[in-house]
Amino acid sequence: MQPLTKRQREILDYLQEFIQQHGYAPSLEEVGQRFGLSSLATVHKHLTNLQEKGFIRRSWNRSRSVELLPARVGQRAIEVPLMGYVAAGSPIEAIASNETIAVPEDLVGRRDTYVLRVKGDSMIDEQIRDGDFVIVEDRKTADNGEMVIALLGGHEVTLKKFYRENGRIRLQPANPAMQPIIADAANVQLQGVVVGVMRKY
Amino acid sequence: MQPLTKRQREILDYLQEFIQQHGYAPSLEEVGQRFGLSSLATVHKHLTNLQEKGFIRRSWNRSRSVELLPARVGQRAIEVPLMGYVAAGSPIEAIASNETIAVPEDLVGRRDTYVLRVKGDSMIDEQIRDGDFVIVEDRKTADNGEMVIALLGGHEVTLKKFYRENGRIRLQPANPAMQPIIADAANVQLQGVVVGVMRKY
DNA sequence: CCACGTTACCAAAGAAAAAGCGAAAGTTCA
DNA sequence: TGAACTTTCGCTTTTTCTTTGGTAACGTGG
Repeated sequence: MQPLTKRQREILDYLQEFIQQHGYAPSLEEVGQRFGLSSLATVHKHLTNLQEKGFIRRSWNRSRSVELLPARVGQRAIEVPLMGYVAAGSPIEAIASNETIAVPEDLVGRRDTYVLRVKGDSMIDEQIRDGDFVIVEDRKTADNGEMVIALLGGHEVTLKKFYRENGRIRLQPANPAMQPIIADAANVQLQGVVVGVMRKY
Repeated sequence: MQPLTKRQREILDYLQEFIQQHGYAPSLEEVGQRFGLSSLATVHKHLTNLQEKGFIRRSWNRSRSVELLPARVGQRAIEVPLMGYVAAGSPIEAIASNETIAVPEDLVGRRDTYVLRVKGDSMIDEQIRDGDFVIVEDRKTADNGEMVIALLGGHEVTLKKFYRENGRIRLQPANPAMQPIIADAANVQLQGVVVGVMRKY
């Protein structure tokens, strides 16, 4: 995408701010006002330039029809599916809906990634609390100490820390009130590894 | 989805509010009344426009048949500046660079928002650990119990929980090993309120 | 230093879209 | 059937966008 001039950048930033705040785009005059431009032609020219450079889109002759193109708003985020809830000791409650949630690009690995919402405080000592979103990378193996989503005996899904101990596997909750699970490798199937956390207040 | 004009946005907002409150949509006349429009034709036109732009749906000639379509409020992400580090007890180390980081849109409020990286474990009991990113909304006031970025005596910046106690202010760390700070309101200047957390493993 | 392309501006006219008005006709449903 | 609504028609006013025709400042390759 082509580089912007200083003025163009300022105007683009203003557009974004305005749209964010009002839910609709500013008119040419409002833009002009903001920057002390007395001629609409000037504003018009700027918008045309921004459009040519691929930062915005406009419908011809439509009022307030400026739209920001994705480069501005969300290029560096990735839409990943929100699959459901995990809690210690209970199966994933799959959310049927096709919900997705935006996740910053640098929280997402290369592979298939999805998001689960945490239920309960089983990982409280790892600073993951009830209601947090964990970003999970779909993997069948993990290293010791990684946080994993594991399927136990084909029916129970939990969020735990993973340790391999001479042939067996220990799934360790990060909550002193809860007991670790020790199981044969054959009974444990990894669903994925936690690569990030997001929380909203 | 096509952009809205000012009026269209106002009307859409009203529709949403009305439906939320009453459980059914307003009649054309009620909409007109709300906006001081004496002609139903005007209202009708607006609704038609909203429908064409894909924000609502109507059944032909049915009373109060307006439905809001999943106003995909852009589950996108927003690029916000990464300002620096906060730690309990030491000034913000401002990062001079113009780094930014992508944050899911629903973690960002309307106002100016930025991101700080947490240093130290002063908020460990609130499940915020060293290295986490906190999303901060630029605000000068806070409610009791909110997590804030506060400037103490003009030089020291910390991340603490905020409590107002008869004229004074208590800044409470969420770590039993650390002491709360009690100060005159005059000496405490709020920089912002934490609205979200992100962590990367 | 100059020609040239780019960016940034201004003023004003012309044109389309958006927003409104009133009245009348048509539907739906209890 | 009548009350409660929605559609439509013809027209006016307001708001916004587009265009035309210039001026001025700046940087770059010649």
